[in-house]
Amino acid sequence: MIRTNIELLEYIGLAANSAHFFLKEEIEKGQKIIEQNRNSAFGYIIKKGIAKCFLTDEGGNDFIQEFFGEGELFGEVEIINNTNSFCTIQAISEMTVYKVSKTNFQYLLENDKKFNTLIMRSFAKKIQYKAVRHSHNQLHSIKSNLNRLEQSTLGFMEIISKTDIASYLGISIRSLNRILKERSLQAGSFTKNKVK
Amino acid sequence: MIRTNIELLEYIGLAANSAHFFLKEEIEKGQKIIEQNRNSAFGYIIKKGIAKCFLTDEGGNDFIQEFFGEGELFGEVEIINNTNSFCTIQAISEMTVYKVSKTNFQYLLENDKKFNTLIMRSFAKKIQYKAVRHSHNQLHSIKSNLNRLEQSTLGFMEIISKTDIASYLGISIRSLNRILKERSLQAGSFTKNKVK
DNA sequence: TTTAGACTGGGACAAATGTCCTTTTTAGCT
DNA sequence: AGCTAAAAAGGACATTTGTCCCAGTCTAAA
Repeated sequence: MIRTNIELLEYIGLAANSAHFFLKEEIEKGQKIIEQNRNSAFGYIIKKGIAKCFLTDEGGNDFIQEFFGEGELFGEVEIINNTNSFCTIQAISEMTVYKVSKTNFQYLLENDKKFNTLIMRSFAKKIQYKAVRHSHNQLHSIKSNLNRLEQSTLGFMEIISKTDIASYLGISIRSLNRILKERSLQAGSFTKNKVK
Repeated sequence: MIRTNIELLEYIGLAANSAHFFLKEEIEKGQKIIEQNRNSAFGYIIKKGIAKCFLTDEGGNDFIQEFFGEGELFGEVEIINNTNSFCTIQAISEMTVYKVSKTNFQYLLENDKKFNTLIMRSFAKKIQYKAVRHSHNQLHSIKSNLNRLEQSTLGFMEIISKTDIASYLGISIRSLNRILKERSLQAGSFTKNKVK
């Protein structure tokens, strides 16, 4: 699912002094904005484009947590926990982001009630989302998880690469291909002019 | 892993007016404090005892998100999102909890800077924890996940029932038993006086 | 056009996990 | 101690998923 947070984006558009706190930055496709285990001095909010958020384990395998779209916030957990980043954020399209320094982020949290509320809500949504997703992933088959994913965002399969979809579902590409094949065959049995 | 939040518990112990906002309540083993899809009017902080936090899917299968111990907070996500509960919280031992009404929770968030900060931190920790756990669960074998779980909390296997451990790992009891057996046999091959 | 290298899909088999059901163990009762 | 019902463990088999590897396809340089 591609996560968004429109109310946060609107806040930045409207807030007084916004341009002072939130610096616009262009990101090119493939660029890593935050890297796992590194220190990051900024929080980011997406104005345009899509990024993937993933963790890499000891063996070098990636697991994608979420896809981030318009308005999504990242880097904030590290600012509040005062830790290195626990994930990598990488652009999968060209992007425009607003970046806000750690100091300013903390300042806004303390002094801007609206901002504080928006961050709270963003956290609460992330927690609920993660809980439901993990639960669903564990309790259902790959096929069911894939269906759910497709229905969550229109045109998902066209936007996101197969490799990334597999990493999001926590499965091998082979398994993903198998499901896709299986499904196309089933579709064929209901269709007259199945090709090949 | 049994999650705790000692600084939050300490805050309640020390805060002025604490007794006005946080009402102590005794919970018996097995009691459901919050139920999935129901409206809950309170946030809770654990003073003593352990609870499990789980989601139940359409098919009636449970997936345990976390085990909650001293200081853990729950019900807060629903207060902030203003939604029904997305999980069930059930005591797996006798418990003592502090409960705080939705209204008071919101009041404290807005007017008590210390409380606000503690909730922020609690959220940030939960998000990080969930990300790491989901990632590990997906990328590793049952055996590896079980080992990780045991090492996280001393005496885990004695405190938590097998059924709950299986639900936490998102596997069937059969699979859990299989791993346990396998491991005991391996241990045996290094031991002289293996019984039976 | 040809060809080396990279990328993609899929076959064959192995390993992990789930389902179903039987056996064993436990605990309570008489 | 002996009996029975309930709980826990485990055997056998089916299904799912992963691993390894090969064949087909595409791309770009010569």
